[in-house]
Amino acid sequence: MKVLSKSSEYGLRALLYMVGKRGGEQEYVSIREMSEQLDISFHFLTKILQSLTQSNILASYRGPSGGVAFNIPPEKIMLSDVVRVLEGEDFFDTCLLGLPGCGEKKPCPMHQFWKEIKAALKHEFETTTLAQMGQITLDSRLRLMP
Amino acid sequence: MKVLSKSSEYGLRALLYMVGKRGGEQEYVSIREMSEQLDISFHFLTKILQSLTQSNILASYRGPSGGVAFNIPPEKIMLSDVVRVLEGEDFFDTCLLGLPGCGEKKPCPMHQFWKEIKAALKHEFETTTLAQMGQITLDSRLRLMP
DNA sequence: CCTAATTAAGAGTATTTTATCTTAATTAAA
DNA sequence: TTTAATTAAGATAAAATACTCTTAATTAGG
Repeated sequence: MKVLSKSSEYGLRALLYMVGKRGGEQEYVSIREMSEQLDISFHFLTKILQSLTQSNILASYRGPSGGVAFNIPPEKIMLSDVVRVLEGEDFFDTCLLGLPGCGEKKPCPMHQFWKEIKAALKHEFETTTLAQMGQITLDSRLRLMP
Repeated sequence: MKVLSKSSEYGLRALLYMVGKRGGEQEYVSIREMSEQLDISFHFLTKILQSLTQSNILASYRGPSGGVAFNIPPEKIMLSDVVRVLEGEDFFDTCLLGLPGCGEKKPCPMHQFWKEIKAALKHEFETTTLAQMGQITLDSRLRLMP
């Protein structure tokens, strides 16, 4: 079950890495460093983070000791903000059977069932911050939602 | 958010179509007919249903008035049975960030969160039958395609 | 100013997924 | 027995996704 594209997987992993590095003084985190530490293609990661920069979640700086930094504190960045940029606006609004006309008016046989799952997923993504997720890395026994 | 491959989407739609046709007399349902009614590539659908035949969910018959039929009553076929065949055994056991080592011992930052969503999905798929899903189609008097 | 280190941008390539095409095997009916 | 209607199986092609490469722009530091 692959829910996120590689772009989102890599993007989220990089953002969580950045959350982990905060507290240190370095404002900008090098994309090269992240690509090496996380074993992600440098050029591919660059492109992914570029789109997060263009949507103002990150800020970037070129030249020596440049890199990317949060443009918004990660306490205020929801997982949904990230996936909406990397996967598209309609991420939480798909039909399980891929039927274009499916919706409340014309539900497919999976609709009610899938709707509930999607709502739970959406709720989690919309109420969980990058900072919270990053925290789990440090304290991996934390449980998030009811 | 694309959870199922096209193979699963098409396979499920065909199976639900077959559930809808039961009660009529025809034992075998023609793949050609389904491909036309559901607007799915005939050859592609044939391959998908072949793998359901090979895993004994369906039975097939060649020659005029041949086709595929349920080998097990759809009241006993769980959605999970179908997706396990069409998506692979590990369908409900993936990491949201795509990390190969992720698990209870070495959870990624998304693990606990994702685990709960997966469990809900798995539970629904494992407790819902094709017949139940098909019933919804009949109840709401809908056709599958827009 | 010059050089090296970095991100930006876009073209190009590879891999995977999805779809099509071709041929073979099976079966019912004329 | 011949023909047409079907599924089976595998090769091929197209499209989408994932990844790589090249060049340009920016910036710090010598």
